[in-house]
Amino acid sequence: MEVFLKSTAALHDETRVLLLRFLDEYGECCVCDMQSSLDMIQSRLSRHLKILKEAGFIRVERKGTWAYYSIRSPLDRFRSEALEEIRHLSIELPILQKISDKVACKK
Amino acid sequence: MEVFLKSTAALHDETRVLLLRFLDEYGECCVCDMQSSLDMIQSRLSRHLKILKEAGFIRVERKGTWAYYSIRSPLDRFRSEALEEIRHLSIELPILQKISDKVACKK
DNA sequence: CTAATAAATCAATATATCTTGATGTGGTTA
DNA sequence: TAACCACATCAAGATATATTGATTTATTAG
Repeated sequence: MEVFLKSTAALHDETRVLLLRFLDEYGECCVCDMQSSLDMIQSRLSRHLKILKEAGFIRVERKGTWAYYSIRSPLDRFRSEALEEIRHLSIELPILQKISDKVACKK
Repeated sequence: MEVFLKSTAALHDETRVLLLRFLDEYGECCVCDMQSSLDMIQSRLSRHLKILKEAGFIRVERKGTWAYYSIRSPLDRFRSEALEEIRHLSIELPILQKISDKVACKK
């Protein structure tokens, strides 16, 4: 029950739905890229990424001081069906701003 | 987005998960039966049934002063996958108390 | 009509969740 | 080492959701 409620809690937030859609569309992304692309302050982003991670939707790989997030694979049936549902929502997806490619990432 | 969030909100509550499991197991049920079976006060039950109904999981059929609730059919893929997930949770399902069969239903 | 019953809704309070800005942590670089 | 940067976590206030008991609504029975 706890695990199920964690996954439904994760899905019940517009910000997290947008994050899932974003990662689904653009693939692996570091936090600072998402910050500038989604115009979201860092603490907020960090919180929601944690919730999505602990609910089993995304994974994180640390490379030095950067953290790269991506959709977990494989997803179980329920989670992948949720993602499929999210794909079909009419969400205004911001353009990916690849800040992390440049040397400085002063946010 | 709104519709999706409504369905995930409905799923993000232990009481409602239990109600879905209950209706899934026992089929169509009237409110007073659920009250005695689940030992839940009427206003609470009524609230959660409304949320589940408006999220597209269940339907209601009124017969006189009784209201009979049941799982909606067919469910779309996401909702039926959620239900499938709920079926596999280890939930202590109370025994169905068929109060409504008897003449009086004084609750 | 009046009384009684099943169910829905309301009002008040308690609990949970989200947002922001501040602070903490660990890795990198001068 | 010290300064800096990316990210995580914390604390406080705002918003949303759940629970309960009281009230309302709709239907049926006398």
